[in-house]
Amino acid sequence: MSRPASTIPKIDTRERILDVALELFVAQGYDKTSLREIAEQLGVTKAALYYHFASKDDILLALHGRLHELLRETTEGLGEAGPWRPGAFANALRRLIGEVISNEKLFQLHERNRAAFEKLHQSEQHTAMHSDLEVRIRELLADTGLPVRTRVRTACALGAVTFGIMLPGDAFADIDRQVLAELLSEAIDDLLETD
Amino acid sequence: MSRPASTIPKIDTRERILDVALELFVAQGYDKTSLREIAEQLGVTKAALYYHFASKDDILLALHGRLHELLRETTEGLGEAGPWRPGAFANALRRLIGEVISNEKLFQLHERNRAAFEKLHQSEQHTAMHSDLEVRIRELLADTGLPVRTRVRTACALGAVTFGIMLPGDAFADIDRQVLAELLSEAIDDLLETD
DNA sequence: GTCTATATTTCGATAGAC
DNA sequence: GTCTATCGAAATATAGAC
Repeated sequence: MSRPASTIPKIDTRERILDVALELFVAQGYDKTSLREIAEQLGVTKAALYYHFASKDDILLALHGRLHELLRETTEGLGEAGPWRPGAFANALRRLIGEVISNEKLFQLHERNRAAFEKLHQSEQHTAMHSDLEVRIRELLADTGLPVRTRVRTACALGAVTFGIMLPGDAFADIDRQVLAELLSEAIDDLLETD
Repeated sequence: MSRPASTIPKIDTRERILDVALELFVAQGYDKTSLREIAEQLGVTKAALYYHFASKDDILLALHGRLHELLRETTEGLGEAGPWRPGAFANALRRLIGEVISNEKLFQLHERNRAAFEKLHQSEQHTAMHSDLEVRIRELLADTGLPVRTRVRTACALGAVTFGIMLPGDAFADIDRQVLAELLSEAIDDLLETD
Protein backbone atom coordinates (compact mmCIF):
# COMPACT_ATOMS: atom_id res chain seq x y z
CA MET A 1 0.00 0.00 0.00
CA SER A 2 2.24 2.78 -1.19
CA ARG A 3 -0.55 5.23 -1.92
CA PRO A 4 -0.41 8.31 0.35
CA ALA A 5 -3.41 8.54 2.64
CA SER A 6 -4.27 12.01 1.45
CA THR A 7 -5.11 10.87 -2.08
CA ILE A 8 -7.39 7.99 -1.18
CA PRO A 9 -10.78 8.85 -2.64
CA LYS A 10 -13.91 8.46 -0.55
CA ILE A 11 -14.63 5.20 -2.31
CA ASP A 12 -14.01 6.18 -5.88
CA THR A 13 -16.98 8.46 -6.32
CA ARG A 14 -16.52 8.51 -10.06
CA GLU A 15 -17.24 4.80 -10.30
CA ARG A 16 -20.18 5.07 -7.92
CA ILE A 17 -21.68 7.76 -10.12
CA LEU A 18 -21.33 5.49 -13.11
CA ASP A 19 -22.95 2.60 -11.25
CA VAL A 20 -25.98 4.64 -10.26
CA ALA A 21 -26.23 6.22 -13.71
CA LEU A 22 -26.12 2.80 -15.36
CA GLU A 23 -28.89 1.56 -13.14
CA LEU A 24 -31.14 4.53 -13.83
CA PHE A 25 -30.37 4.81 -17.54
CA VAL A 26 -31.38 1.19 -17.99
CA ALA A 27 -34.50 1.43 -15.84
CA GLN A 28 -35.86 4.74 -17.12
CA GLY A 29 -33.89 5.59 -20.23
CA TYR A 30 -31.10 8.12 -20.68
CA ASP A 31 -33.28 11.09 -21.57
CA LYS A 32 -35.81 10.54 -18.83
CA THR A 33 -33.12 10.37 -16.17
CA SER A 34 -32.05 13.74 -14.80
CA LEU A 35 -28.76 14.56 -13.15
CA ARG A 36 -30.73 15.60 -10.10
CA GLU A 37 -32.06 12.05 -9.79
CA ILE A 38 -28.60 10.54 -10.03
CA ALA A 39 -27.20 12.94 -7.48
CA GLU A 40 -30.07 12.40 -5.04
CA GLN A 41 -29.77 8.64 -5.11
CA LEU A 42 -26.08 9.12 -4.45
CA GLY A 43 -26.56 11.55 -1.59
CA VAL A 44 -24.80 14.46 -3.26
CA THR A 45 -25.84 17.44 -5.35
CA LYS A 46 -25.89 17.96 -9.08
CA ALA A 47 -22.88 20.22 -8.94
CA ALA A 48 -20.79 17.45 -7.48
CA LEU A 49 -21.35 15.40 -10.60
CA TYR A 50 -19.86 18.19 -12.66
CA TYR A 51 -16.65 17.90 -10.76
CA HIS A 52 -16.24 14.36 -12.05
CA PHE A 53 -17.83 14.69 -15.46
CA ALA A 54 -17.93 17.53 -17.94
CA SER A 55 -21.51 16.90 -19.00
CA LYS A 56 -24.33 14.41 -18.95
CA ASP A 57 -23.17 13.08 -22.31
CA ASP A 58 -19.76 12.58 -20.75
CA ILE A 59 -21.29 10.14 -18.26
CA LEU A 60 -22.86 8.19 -21.06
CA LEU A 61 -19.57 8.22 -22.90
CA ALA A 62 -17.78 6.79 -19.87
CA LEU A 63 -20.29 3.95 -19.69
CA HIS A 64 -19.74 3.35 -23.37
CA GLY A 65 -16.08 3.11 -22.53
CA ARG A 66 -16.76 0.30 -20.08
CA LEU A 67 -18.40 -1.74 -22.80
CA HIS A 68 -15.68 -0.86 -25.24
CA GLU A 69 -13.06 -2.16 -22.87
CA LEU A 70 -15.05 -5.32 -22.30
CA LEU A 71 -15.40 -6.04 -26.00
CA ARG A 72 -11.77 -5.28 -26.69
CA GLU A 73 -10.62 -7.90 -24.20
CA THR A 74 -13.09 -10.43 -25.49
CA THR A 75 -12.49 -10.03 -29.20
CA GLU A 76 -8.86 -9.09 -29.48
CA GLY A 77 -6.81 -11.37 -31.64
CA LEU A 78 -9.88 -12.97 -33.12
CA GLY A 79 -9.44 -11.61 -36.62
CA GLU A 80 -6.55 -9.35 -37.41
CA ALA A 81 -7.55 -7.19 -40.33
CA GLY A 82 -10.15 -6.83 -43.00
CA PRO A 83 -13.69 -8.02 -42.79
CA TRP A 84 -14.46 -11.20 -40.90
CA ARG A 85 -15.31 -14.54 -42.33
CA PRO A 86 -18.70 -15.76 -41.12
CA GLY A 87 -17.02 -18.52 -39.15
CA ALA A 88 -14.99 -16.02 -37.19
CA PHE A 89 -18.18 -14.24 -36.25
CA ALA A 90 -19.74 -17.40 -34.91
CA ASN A 91 -16.73 -17.89 -32.68
CA ALA A 92 -16.80 -14.29 -31.47
CA LEU A 93 -20.49 -14.53 -30.71
CA ARG A 94 -20.09 -17.75 -28.77
CA ARG A 95 -17.27 -16.23 -26.79
CA LEU A 96 -19.43 -13.20 -26.15
CA ILE A 97 -22.36 -14.98 -24.55
CA GLY A 98 -20.68 -15.27 -21.17
CA GLU A 99 -19.72 -11.62 -21.17
CA VAL A 100 -23.23 -10.51 -21.97
CA ILE A 101 -24.65 -12.67 -19.21
CA SER A 102 -22.30 -11.36 -16.54
CA ASN A 103 -22.63 -7.75 -17.71
CA GLU A 104 -26.30 -7.71 -18.49
CA LYS A 105 -26.92 -4.13 -17.43
CA LEU A 106 -24.15 -2.74 -19.58
CA PHE A 107 -25.52 -4.34 -22.72
CA GLN A 108 -29.07 -3.41 -21.83
CA LEU A 109 -27.93 0.17 -21.61
CA HIS A 110 -26.92 0.09 -25.24
CA GLU A 111 -29.88 -1.87 -26.43
CA ARG A 112 -32.38 0.42 -24.77
CA ASN A 113 -30.74 3.75 -25.54
CA ARG A 114 -29.67 3.35 -29.12
CA ALA A 115 -30.96 6.79 -30.05
CA ALA A 116 -28.85 8.49 -27.41
CA PHE A 117 -25.72 6.60 -28.45
CA GLU A 118 -26.23 7.39 -32.09
CA LYS A 119 -26.38 11.09 -31.34
CA LEU A 120 -23.23 10.75 -29.26
CA HIS A 121 -21.67 8.84 -32.10
CA GLN A 122 -22.06 11.57 -34.67
CA SER A 123 -21.66 14.72 -32.62
CA GLU A 124 -18.64 13.87 -30.49
CA GLN A 125 -15.24 13.29 -31.97
CA HIS A 126 -14.93 10.05 -30.08
CA THR A 127 -13.55 8.80 -33.35
CA ALA A 128 -12.08 5.33 -33.47
CA MET A 129 -13.77 4.60 -30.18
CA HIS A 130 -16.14 2.30 -31.96
CA SER A 131 -15.77 -1.22 -30.83
CA ASP A 132 -14.21 -3.48 -33.40
CA LEU A 133 -16.99 -5.93 -32.93
CA GLU A 134 -19.65 -3.42 -33.80
CA VAL A 135 -17.94 -2.24 -36.95
CA ARG A 136 -17.18 -5.72 -38.15
CA ILE A 137 -20.70 -6.92 -37.65
CA ARG A 138 -21.90 -4.07 -39.83
CA GLU A 139 -19.36 -5.01 -42.48
CA LEU A 140 -20.47 -8.59 -42.36
CA LEU A 141 -24.16 -7.78 -42.66
CA ALA A 142 -23.66 -5.35 -45.54
CA ASP A 143 -21.16 -7.47 -47.48
CA THR A 144 -22.94 -8.13 -50.78
CA GLY A 145 -20.20 -10.59 -51.66
CA LEU A 146 -21.57 -13.07 -49.12
CA PRO A 147 -24.59 -15.29 -49.67
CA VAL A 148 -27.77 -13.55 -48.61
CA ARG A 149 -28.65 -16.48 -46.42
CA THR A 150 -25.45 -16.10 -44.45
CA ARG A 151 -26.01 -12.42 -43.86
CA VAL A 152 -29.58 -12.85 -42.70
CA ARG A 153 -28.67 -15.69 -40.39
CA THR A 154 -25.89 -13.64 -38.89
CA ALA A 155 -28.42 -11.01 -37.90
CA CYS A 156 -30.68 -13.75 -36.57
CA ALA A 157 -27.94 -15.18 -34.39
CA LEU A 158 -27.22 -11.76 -32.99
CA GLY A 159 -30.89 -11.25 -32.22
CA ALA A 160 -31.19 -14.67 -30.66
CA VAL A 161 -28.40 -13.98 -28.19
CA THR A 162 -29.62 -10.48 -27.44
CA PHE A 163 -33.24 -11.44 -26.85
CA GLY A 164 -32.34 -14.70 -25.17
CA ILE A 165 -30.64 -12.77 -22.41
CA MET A 166 -32.17 -9.32 -22.29
CA LEU A 167 -35.75 -9.52 -23.44
CA PRO A 168 -37.16 -11.89 -20.85
CA GLY A 169 -36.18 -9.89 -17.80
CA ASP A 170 -37.68 -11.69 -14.86
CA ALA A 171 -39.20 -14.39 -17.05
CA PHE A 172 -35.91 -16.30 -17.07
CA ALA A 173 -35.05 -15.65 -13.45
CA ASP A 174 -35.44 -19.36 -12.62
CA ILE A 175 -33.04 -20.49 -15.35
CA ASP A 176 -29.44 -21.18 -14.40
CA ARG A 177 -27.07 -18.84 -16.23
CA GLN A 178 -24.77 -21.67 -17.21
CA VAL A 179 -27.63 -23.61 -18.75
CA LEU A 180 -28.81 -20.49 -20.52
CA ALA A 181 -25.37 -19.94 -22.01
CA GLU A 182 -25.23 -23.48 -23.33
CA LEU A 183 -28.68 -23.28 -24.86
CA LEU A 184 -27.80 -20.04 -26.59
CA SER A 185 -24.57 -21.45 -27.91
CA GLU A 186 -26.54 -24.36 -29.28
CA ALA A 187 -28.98 -22.01 -30.96
CA ILE A 188 -26.11 -20.19 -32.62
CA ASP A 189 -24.85 -23.49 -33.98
CA ASP A 190 -28.22 -24.25 -35.50
CA LEU A 191 -28.41 -20.84 -37.08
CA LEU A 192 -24.90 -20.48 -38.42
CA GLU A 193 -23.65 -23.94 -39.19
CA THR A 194 -26.43 -25.41 -41.27
CA ASP A 195 -25.74 -25.83 -44.95
CA MET B 1 -69.69 10.26 -51.11
CA SER B 2 -72.41 11.09 -48.67
CA ARG B 3 -70.22 13.07 -46.32
CA PRO B 4 -71.20 16.75 -46.15
CA ALA B 5 -68.55 19.00 -47.60
CA SER B 6 -68.28 21.04 -44.44
CA THR B 7 -66.99 18.13 -42.38
CA ILE B 8 -64.33 16.95 -44.80
CA PRO B 9 -61.05 17.38 -42.97
CA LYS B 10 -58.11 18.97 -44.72
CA ILE B 11 -56.68 15.54 -45.34
CA ASP B 12 -57.17 13.95 -41.99
CA THR B 13 -54.69 16.02 -40.08
CA ARG B 14 -54.77 13.66 -37.16
CA GLU B 15 -53.36 10.84 -39.24
CA ARG B 16 -50.78 13.14 -40.82
CA ILE B 17 -49.60 14.12 -37.37
CA LEU B 18 -49.20 10.47 -36.45
CA ASP B 19 -47.28 9.77 -39.66
CA VAL B 20 -44.80 12.57 -39.04
CA ALA B 21 -44.49 11.68 -35.36
CA LEU B 22 -43.80 8.05 -36.20
CA GLU B 23 -41.08 9.07 -38.62
CA LEU B 24 -39.37 11.37 -36.13
CA PHE B 25 -39.79 9.14 -33.08
CA VAL B 26 -38.07 6.33 -34.95
CA ALA B 27 -35.30 8.49 -36.38
CA GLN B 28 -34.46 10.51 -33.25
CA GLY B 29 -36.22 8.79 -30.40
CA TYR B 30 -39.37 9.84 -28.55
CA ASP B 31 -37.71 12.01 -25.93
CA LYS B 32 -35.42 13.82 -28.31
CA THR B 33 -38.29 14.77 -30.61
CA SER B 34 -40.12 17.96 -29.64
CA LEU B 35 -43.65 18.91 -30.54
CA ARG B 36 -42.22 21.98 -32.21
CA GLU B 37 -40.31 19.74 -34.61
CA ILE B 38 -43.39 17.74 -35.46
CA ALA B 39 -45.45 20.86 -36.01
CA GLU B 40 -42.79 22.51 -38.15
CA GLN B 41 -42.38 19.55 -40.47
CA LEU B 42 -46.15 19.54 -40.81
CA GLY B 43 -46.45 23.24 -41.54
CA VAL B 44 -48.55 24.02 -38.50
CA THR B 45 -47.87 25.25 -34.98
CA LYS B 46 -47.52 23.42 -31.73
CA ALA B 47 -50.90 24.56 -30.52
CA ALA B 48 -52.59 22.88 -33.46
CA LEU B 49 -51.29 19.54 -32.25
CA TYR B 50 -53.00 20.09 -28.94
CA TYR B 51 -56.32 20.39 -30.71
CA HIS B 52 -55.94 16.83 -31.95
CA PHE B 53 -54.10 15.29 -29.02
CA ALA B 54 -54.27 15.95 -25.32
CA SER B 55 -50.55 15.54 -24.75
CA LYS B 56 -47.34 14.26 -26.23
CA ASP B 57 -47.90 10.95 -24.49
CA ASP B 58 -51.29 10.82 -26.14
CA ILE B 59 -49.60 10.82 -29.55
CA LEU B 60 -47.42 7.93 -28.52
CA LEU B 61 -50.48 6.14 -27.19
CA ALA B 62 -52.24 6.55 -30.53
CA LEU B 63 -49.26 5.04 -32.33
CA HIS B 64 -49.34 2.19 -29.86
CA GLY B 65 -52.95 1.76 -30.85
CA ARG B 66 -51.97 1.30 -34.48
CA LEU B 67 -49.73 -1.60 -33.57
CA HIS B 68 -52.33 -3.01 -31.27
CA GLU B 69 -54.85 -3.05 -34.09
CA LEU B 70 -52.35 -4.68 -36.41
CA LEU B 71 -51.54 -7.46 -33.97
CA ARG B 72 -55.16 -8.05 -33.18
CA GLU B 73 -55.97 -8.70 -36.83
CA THR B 74 -52.96 -10.91 -37.29
CA THR B 75 -53.33 -13.06 -34.22
CA GLU B 76 -57.05 -13.28 -33.63
CA GLY B 77 -58.40 -16.77 -33.58
CA LEU B 78 -54.95 -18.27 -33.24
CA GLY B 79 -55.40 -19.56 -29.73
CA GLU B 80 -58.60 -18.97 -27.90
CA ALA B 81 -57.86 -19.02 -24.22
CA GLY B 82 -55.16 -19.81 -21.75
CA PRO B 83 -51.46 -19.82 -22.48
CA TRP B 84 -50.23 -20.86 -25.88
CA ARG B 85 -48.64 -24.09 -26.80
CA PRO B 86 -45.17 -23.54 -28.26
CA GLY B 87 -46.39 -24.74 -31.65
CA ALA B 88 -49.05 -22.06 -31.74
CA PHE B 89 -46.38 -19.48 -31.09
CA ALA B 90 -44.31 -20.68 -34.02
CA ASN B 91 -47.30 -20.26 -36.28
CA ALA B 92 -48.07 -16.81 -34.94
CA LEU B 93 -44.48 -15.75 -35.41
CA ARG B 94 -44.38 -17.00 -38.97
CA ARG B 95 -47.58 -15.20 -39.72
CA LEU B 96 -46.14 -12.09 -38.16
CA ILE B 97 -43.06 -11.82 -40.34
CA GLY B 98 -44.95 -10.31 -43.24
CA GLU B 99 -46.62 -7.77 -41.00
CA VAL B 100 -43.36 -6.68 -39.48
CA ILE B 101 -41.78 -6.27 -42.89
CA SER B 102 -44.58 -4.15 -44.29
CA ASN B 103 -44.89 -2.09 -41.11
CA GLU B 104 -41.24 -1.77 -40.27
CA LYS B 105 -41.45 1.73 -38.85
CA LEU B 106 -44.22 0.85 -36.44
CA PHE B 107 -42.27 -2.01 -34.94
CA GLN B 108 -39.06 -0.01 -34.89
CA LEU B 109 -40.88 2.60 -32.88
CA HIS B 110 -41.53 0.09 -30.15
CA GLU B 111 -38.13 -1.52 -30.28
CA ARG B 112 -36.29 1.77 -30.06
CA ASN B 113 -38.44 3.46 -27.44
CA ARG B 114 -39.12 0.72 -24.96
CA ALA B 115 -38.40 3.00 -22.02
CA ALA B 116 -41.02 5.50 -23.12
CA PHE B 117 -43.62 2.79 -23.64
CA GLU B 118 -42.97 1.25 -20.28
CA LYS B 119 -43.54 4.54 -18.55
CA LEU B 120 -46.76 4.91 -20.51
CA HIS B 121 -47.65 1.38 -19.53
CA GLN B 122 -47.51 1.96 -15.81
CA SER B 123 -48.68 5.54 -15.46
CA GLU B 124 -51.67 5.60 -17.76
CA GLN B 125 -54.69 3.50 -17.11
CA HIS B 126 -54.64 2.17 -20.64
CA THR B 127 -55.49 -1.08 -18.98
CA ALA B 128 -56.26 -4.10 -21.09
CA MET B 129 -54.79 -2.30 -24.08
CA HIS B 130 -51.91 -4.72 -24.07
CA SER B 131 -51.75 -6.74 -27.22
CA ASP B 132 -52.68 -10.35 -26.79
CA LEU B 133 -49.50 -11.34 -28.51
CA GLU B 134 -47.32 -9.48 -26.05
CA VAL B 135 -49.02 -10.96 -23.00
CA ARG B 136 -48.97 -14.46 -24.34
CA ILE B 137 -45.33 -14.32 -25.24
CA ARG B 138 -44.57 -13.32 -21.67
CA GLU B 139 -46.66 -16.22 -20.41
CA LEU B 140 -44.86 -18.60 -22.68
CA LEU B 141 -41.40 -17.42 -21.65
CA ALA B 142 -42.19 -17.51 -17.95
CA ASP B 143 -44.03 -20.85 -17.97
CA THR B 144 -41.92 -23.04 -15.71
CA GLY B 145 -43.99 -26.03 -16.78
CA LEU B 146 -42.32 -25.99 -20.19
CA PRO B 147 -38.88 -27.35 -20.97
CA VAL B 148 -36.23 -24.69 -20.43
CA ARG B 149 -34.92 -25.34 -23.91
CA THR B 150 -38.27 -24.49 -25.44
CA ARG B 151 -38.54 -21.25 -23.52
CA VAL B 152 -35.06 -20.08 -24.43
CA ARG B 153 -35.52 -20.95 -28.07
CA THR B 154 -38.79 -19.07 -28.16
CA ALA B 155 -36.96 -15.94 -27.07
CA CYS B 156 -34.27 -16.66 -29.66
CA ALA B 157 -36.80 -16.95 -32.45
CA LEU B 158 -38.33 -13.66 -31.44
CA GLY B 159 -34.93 -12.02 -31.45
CA ALA B 160 -34.04 -13.54 -34.78
CA VAL B 161 -37.09 -12.06 -36.47
CA THR B 162 -36.68 -8.71 -34.76
CA PHE B 163 -33.02 -8.30 -35.54
CA GLY B 164 -33.33 -9.86 -38.98
CA ILE B 165 -35.62 -7.07 -40.04
CA MET B 166 -34.86 -4.09 -37.85
CA LEU B 167 -31.26 -4.19 -36.80
CA PRO B 168 -29.55 -4.04 -40.16
CA GLY B 169 -31.16 -0.83 -41.32
CA ASP B 170 -29.53 0.00 -44.62
CA ALA B 171 -27.32 -3.07 -44.50
CA PHE B 172 -30.11 -5.22 -45.94
CA ALA B 173 -31.35 -2.63 -48.41
CA ASP B 174 -30.29 -4.80 -51.33
CA ILE B 175 -32.17 -7.86 -50.13
CA ASP B 176 -35.61 -8.57 -51.57
CA ARG B 177 -38.26 -8.47 -48.85
CA GLN B 178 -39.85 -11.68 -50.06
CA VAL B 179 -36.52 -13.49 -49.88
CA LEU B 180 -35.89 -12.04 -46.46
CA ALA B 181 -39.25 -13.28 -45.23
CA GLU B 182 -38.53 -16.81 -46.44
CA LEU B 183 -35.10 -16.89 -44.86
CA LEU B 184 -36.51 -15.73 -41.54
CA SER B 185 -39.26 -18.30 -41.66
CA GLU B 186 -36.62 -20.92 -42.28
CA ALA B 187 -34.61 -19.71 -39.31
CA ILE B 188 -37.68 -20.00 -37.10
CA ASP B 189 -38.10 -23.59 -38.21
CA ASP B 190 -34.53 -24.39 -37.26
CA LEU B 191 -34.94 -22.80 -33.87
CA LEU B 192 -38.34 -24.11 -32.88
CA GLU B 193 -38.76 -27.45 -34.57
CA THR B 194 -35.57 -29.25 -33.71
CA ASP B 195 -35.78 -32.07 -31.21
C1' DG C 1 -58.83 24.11 -36.80
C1' DT C 2 -55.24 26.93 -36.60
C1' DC C 3 -52.98 30.98 -34.95
C1' DT C 4 -50.26 34.26 -31.53
C1' DA C 5 -48.86 34.74 -27.37
C1' DT C 6 -47.50 33.23 -22.71
C1' DA C 7 -47.46 30.50 -18.57
C1' DT C 8 -45.01 26.87 -16.15
C1' DT C 9 -41.70 23.59 -15.38
C1' DT C 10 -37.60 21.14 -15.80
C1' DC C 11 -33.18 20.46 -17.01
C1' DG C 12 -28.28 21.04 -18.06
C1' DA C 13 -24.66 23.84 -16.84
C1' DT C 14 -21.81 27.60 -14.37
C1' DA C 15 -19.92 30.64 -10.59
C1' DG C 16 -18.02 31.00 -6.43
C1' DA C 17 -17.87 29.97 -1.29
C1' DC C 18 -16.23 26.50 1.82
C1' DG D 1 -14.75 17.50 -3.56
C1' DT D 2 -18.91 19.11 -2.37
C1' DC D 3 -22.13 22.83 -1.47
C1' DT D 4 -25.59 26.92 -2.47
C1' DA D 5 -27.48 29.69 -5.77
C1' DT D 6 -28.66 30.91 -10.15
C1' DC D 7 -28.62 31.38 -15.18
C1' DG D 8 -30.33 30.34 -19.69
C1' DA D 9 -32.42 27.32 -22.79
C1' DA D 10 -35.85 24.36 -24.19
C1' DA D 11 -39.90 21.84 -23.70
C1' DT D 12 -44.81 20.91 -22.53
C1' DA D 13 -49.01 22.89 -22.09
C1' DT D 14 -52.70 26.65 -21.87
C1' DA D 15 -55.54 30.93 -23.01
C1' DG D 16 -57.90 33.31 -26.07
C1' DA D 17 -58.34 35.66 -30.77
C1' DC D 18 -59.59 34.64 -35.51
